[in-house]
Amino acid sequence: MMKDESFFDKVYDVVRQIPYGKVTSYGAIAKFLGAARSSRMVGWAMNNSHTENLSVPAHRVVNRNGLLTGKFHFDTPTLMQELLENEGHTLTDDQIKDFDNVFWDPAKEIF
DNA sequence: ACCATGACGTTTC
DNA sequence: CGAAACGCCATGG
Repeated sequence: MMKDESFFDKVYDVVRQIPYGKVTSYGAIAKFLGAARSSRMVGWAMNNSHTENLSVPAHRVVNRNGLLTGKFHFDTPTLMQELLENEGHTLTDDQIKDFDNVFWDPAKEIF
């Protein structure tokens, strides 16, 4: 707050465009924003997103391994997994199965 | 300007 | 294969 949330705003915008049944990684978003090494900022933006009253499908954003690293940041540690399973994903030990197949690259889909 | 934080990523041991 | 260290960079104090 008290700022335009420049970086965060971009992150939210990208995450909101993630189609149903698709997922992406923090690094991919960061790269799309022009800051490939700011992957941590993306995750941080997610953390801030749940603090704000924003509608950001953070459950569709996982780390580069397809692992639900941030599941503990949701209301419940199982919420993220259930949301993904609800979208047709298969979770294996907090990791998305066929991650490459459901991976959504903003740099490719968004022009 | 400096230090601390962080839902990552890569490399190294 | 698993854990730890380092790097990287934006935001807050």
